[in-house]
Amino acid sequence: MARTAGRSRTSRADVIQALIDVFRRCGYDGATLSSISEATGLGRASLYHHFPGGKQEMATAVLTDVGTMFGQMVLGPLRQSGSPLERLMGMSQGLVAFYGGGEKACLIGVFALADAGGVFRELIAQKLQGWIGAVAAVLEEAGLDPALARDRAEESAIAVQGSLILARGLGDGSAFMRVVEQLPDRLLAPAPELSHSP
Amino acid sequence: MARTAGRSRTSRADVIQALIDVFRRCGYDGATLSSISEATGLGRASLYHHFPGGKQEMATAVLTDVGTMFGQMVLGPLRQSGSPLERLMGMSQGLVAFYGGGEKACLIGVFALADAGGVFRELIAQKLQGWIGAVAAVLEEAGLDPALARDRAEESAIAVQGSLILARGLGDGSAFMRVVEQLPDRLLAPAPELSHSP
DNA sequence: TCAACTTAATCGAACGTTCGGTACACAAAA
DNA sequence: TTTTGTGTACCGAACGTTCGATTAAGTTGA
Repeated sequence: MARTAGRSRTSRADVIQALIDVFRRCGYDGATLSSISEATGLGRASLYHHFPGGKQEMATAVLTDVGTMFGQMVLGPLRQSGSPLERLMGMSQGLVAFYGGGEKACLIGVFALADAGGVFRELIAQKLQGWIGAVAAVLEEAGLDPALARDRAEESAIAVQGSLILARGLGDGSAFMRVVEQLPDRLLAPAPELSHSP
Repeated sequence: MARTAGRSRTSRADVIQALIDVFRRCGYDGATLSSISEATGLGRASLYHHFPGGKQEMATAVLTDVGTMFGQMVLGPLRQSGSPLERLMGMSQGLVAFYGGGEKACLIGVFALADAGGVFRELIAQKLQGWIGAVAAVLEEAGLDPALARDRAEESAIAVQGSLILARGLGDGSAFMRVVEQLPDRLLAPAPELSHSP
């Protein structure tokens, strides 16, 4: 017995958390093995013991782990019981926690903008589609037209990604907080009338 | 006579345009001198002749040049005569042209998310504030409360940056086009009633 | 029980490559 | 000639990656 999670001093979860921080701050190209080694407290060889695929495998591991976390904190509330509004408000809470009130950059956004080789393109598209689809499902359930629900769901991703860039660029997360707080009402708002095509 | 843009085969404007493309695709860290040399058709020595400050000066030149272009194509219509709605629609047209319908990434966004050393932070914040301020001025002129105008103006930057990330991440610029098209009406919409605090 | 073997995990040193940047000679305008 | 631009060759530093060796914790079998 006492099958205690291997015999490592630093658990894999700790390592990945450090990796997340580094990739968030520096992006893929900006994250060097030196900085990764320093952040994880692991030597270069140890890193390659845990991730034989090297830097690319580290980034993949980070993306999937972050995806899991996102699924729990943000997508989780969408699948709970309650009214659509309540569930979307749960998502908003999750977003605030997940992005640290705007202080933490989004790895999906970082990798989407600087993925020169396109190695992570498919993974990124999949994560984005998953989020958008989950929101759209709730909006459809709330009675919105499927096409409108999809557009609105895309808006949630747009608003979050955009406000995170603003938070990073202006060094101020207040816009992110405001956007996330207004998000549920905005998503559930009645369809606007077509104003400029009478 | 024939004062034709210097005596070089490739004019400085052409060089900078190539630089813009490279930095847009690869980000700062991802853009290597080799790729820059290939994209511009200039050898290392020539690049350092034009930009003695090296890669960082190239990036700064790109940022200021793009800023100028943005001022002409996007901010320009905001300063023309006409109703606020007309001017904002002019901005939307400018945005579509400037970002190539969503195909071209935003250098401000790219640098904001992956500026590890923080070298361009101030420049980025300045560009963002300039844009937001210009939009806010039009919205105030349209009768919006200054605080609301500022928030709405931030929303325009958020929507554009976010939809550009989506365009890049999903390989589909339709969300960007939709967002930009709806932007003027959205910015000028009457202030919403506070719904959840009766 | 306890030596022998295996395995997971760690490390620093070094690998070959590529990085950003320089030195310099040469060619073409001015 | 002087100025201006370019190509070639090169630099030290840093890159991502691999190597050889070490440690410590099981596991095995006499």
